Amino acid sequence: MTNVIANPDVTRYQQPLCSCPTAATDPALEALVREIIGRVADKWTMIVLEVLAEHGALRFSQLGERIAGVSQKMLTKTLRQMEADGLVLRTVFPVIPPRVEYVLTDLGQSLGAAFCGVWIWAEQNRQSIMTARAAFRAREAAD
Amino acid sequence: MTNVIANPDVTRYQQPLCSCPTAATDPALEALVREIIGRVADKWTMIVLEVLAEHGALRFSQLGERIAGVSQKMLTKTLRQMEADGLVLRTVFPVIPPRVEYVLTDLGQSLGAAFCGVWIWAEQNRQSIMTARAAFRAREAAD
DNA sequence: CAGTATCCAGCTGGATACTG
DNA sequence: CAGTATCCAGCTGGATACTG
Repeated sequence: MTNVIANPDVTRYQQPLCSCPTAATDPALEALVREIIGRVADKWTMIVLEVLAEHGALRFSQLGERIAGVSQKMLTKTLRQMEADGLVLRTVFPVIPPRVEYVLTDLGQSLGAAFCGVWIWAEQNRQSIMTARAAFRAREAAD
Repeated sequence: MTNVIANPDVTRYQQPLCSCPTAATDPALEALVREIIGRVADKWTMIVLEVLAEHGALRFSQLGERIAGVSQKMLTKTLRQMEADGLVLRTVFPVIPPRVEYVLTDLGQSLGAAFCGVWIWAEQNRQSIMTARAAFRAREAAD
């Protein structure tokens, strides 16, 4: 636990998070946007987005091979939800054995582009985060 | 369940997700970045980021008031993790009753800016998602 | 091959009570 | 005020077995 002794002069005021005109004004929209982000920012969704953006159309099993650690159940679930949200197109080929392909829709590709900023941020600030974590652990250890 | 009859001509190939040079090349870095995004894309973290970006320094209870639905436990947990990752500065004033203030660090502010793209995407494509969901439910109902 | 179905261990997070 | 501690219901997601 940190016990920083205070500097009472801290009265910084920041700018709004970003130029999203309606965000702050309409709480209903805000809630909806949060919900969308919550669903879409999910671990596997992000990775599927990434893999499909890189490889174009892929079969179910090809996706499974490229996404280390995903279970069949979670891959199915993630793809189904992405399909429902209009992020991927699921194409069933009527052959035996079955062949199912997944591609990003335009919407899915645009989401990938939108996440780009977060990706770049994580990459660029990785070191700062590691340093901050080490400092926090040190403070904790010192009580 | 969808049973789209296939068009075998679908052989689209996309561009890489974004201009993140190292992302695709270094799997270790990729895993790390994913982990960071996973932690940071969490529901409450995003909202705290937003509220602090808008209001500057806030006390624990003020944050609680502005974040509808958050429990004391989750607010504490989220703030502690954000502090550990270097996203917020926690300042304890040595007075009775205690007074604790939270401000975004520069790192926290930059993350807010990075998430801006996702926020704008969600806002702009809200309607497309709703439409896609309705269409999916209709396909499901039709079997 | 591309799933579905079932079981279940473990994490998540709310509710409640308590405290320096 | 700003937490911590405890309990516990419910969701999450892995493992395994099965199927058109």
